[in-house]
Amino acid sequence: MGKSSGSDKNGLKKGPWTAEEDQKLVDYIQKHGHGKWRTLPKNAGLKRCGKSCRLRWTNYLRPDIKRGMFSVGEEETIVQLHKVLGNKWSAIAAHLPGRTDNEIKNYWNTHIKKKLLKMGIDPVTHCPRLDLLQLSSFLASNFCNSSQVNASNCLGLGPFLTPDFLNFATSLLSCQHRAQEFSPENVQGHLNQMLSFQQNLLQCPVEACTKPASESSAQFLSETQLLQANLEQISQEPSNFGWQNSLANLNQDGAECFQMPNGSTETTNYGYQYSYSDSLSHNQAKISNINGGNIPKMSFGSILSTPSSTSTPMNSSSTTYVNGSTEDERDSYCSNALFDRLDAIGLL
DNA sequence: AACACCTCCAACCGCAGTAAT
DNA sequence: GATTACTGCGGTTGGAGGTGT
Repeated sequence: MGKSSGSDKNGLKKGPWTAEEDQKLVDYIQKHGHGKWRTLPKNAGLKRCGKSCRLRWTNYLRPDIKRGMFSVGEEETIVQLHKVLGNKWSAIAAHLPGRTDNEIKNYWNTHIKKKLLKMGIDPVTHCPRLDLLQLSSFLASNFCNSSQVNASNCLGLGPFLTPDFLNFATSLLSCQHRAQEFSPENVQGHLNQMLSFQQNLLQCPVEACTKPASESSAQFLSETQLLQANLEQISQEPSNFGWQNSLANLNQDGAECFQMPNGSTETTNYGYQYSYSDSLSHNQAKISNINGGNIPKMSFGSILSTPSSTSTPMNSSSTTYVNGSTEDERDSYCSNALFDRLDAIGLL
């Protein structure tokens, strides 16, 4: 596993460590202690660079390392700390005895991030995913002149592009880039705008749209309602955006289930009140009234993309996409399809 | 069975901060 | 103060093993 084995230009070995190398390193450190990593490998009889030895020791051979699956408690702690600290893996690891920053980082990227996405939570901002609103904002910015309104209507989006909505979307986008300023006070303002926007949605003649547009309208509405649900939750729990929320406020209600390796089922929603699946099914019941019961089967997660996840409250470094393409491509497929449609009708 | 694709994670890389000279 | 060495950190890579066809 890991990087390719072999040697570098200095004759130092790279790649996976053998049991023999591990033993040499452990024996040496037990006798002489660690530190002076540059000279350590030579003294220990290892053909490795000091950096490689240090990493092997701190991430794998250290006696206080806790191996094995993360517990639900650890997982929730990671989520809560990440909400506050961002990708400060070493800082997060400091709160989890026996876990390394590398291990936590990997676990975040391979497990937790996916769960949050599934719940409709942006894993970078820890806010409800707003990328569809970004798309809408984009559409609005391209449909400002009257000659393009008809094209907008063809997509079933025209009725949504009201002044209220545009104002709301702009505000939310602004908040998304300033997550720490997402206070309960301004959330309430956005909520009011959302309610106004929803009234427009409910009054819009969905049946006048073409079939695909009608489907996207209903999907769009369900997502809007989910956003509203999450915003309500945020406004009711002001501590969600503060450090004081970190560990003390972990709660277990309204949980999303997942299977543990030992077969038992444990539950967590990382302290978020709404799971995506619950909200969607709830909202779909409402939407069926205006869409003739034809609820699109696509999931919320699948229609939204996440590359818009720009910065964390404390860390603006770029997002890591561990698996390169698969999950992200799936997530962005529907948005891409919409962009393709825009492109096809000459709006891009 | 064979192949292709996907997931996971150990290990690497480059940069930044700090200490020593 | 400048330079060098050391250490720590976050992002990224790529191969082993798993899964699907």
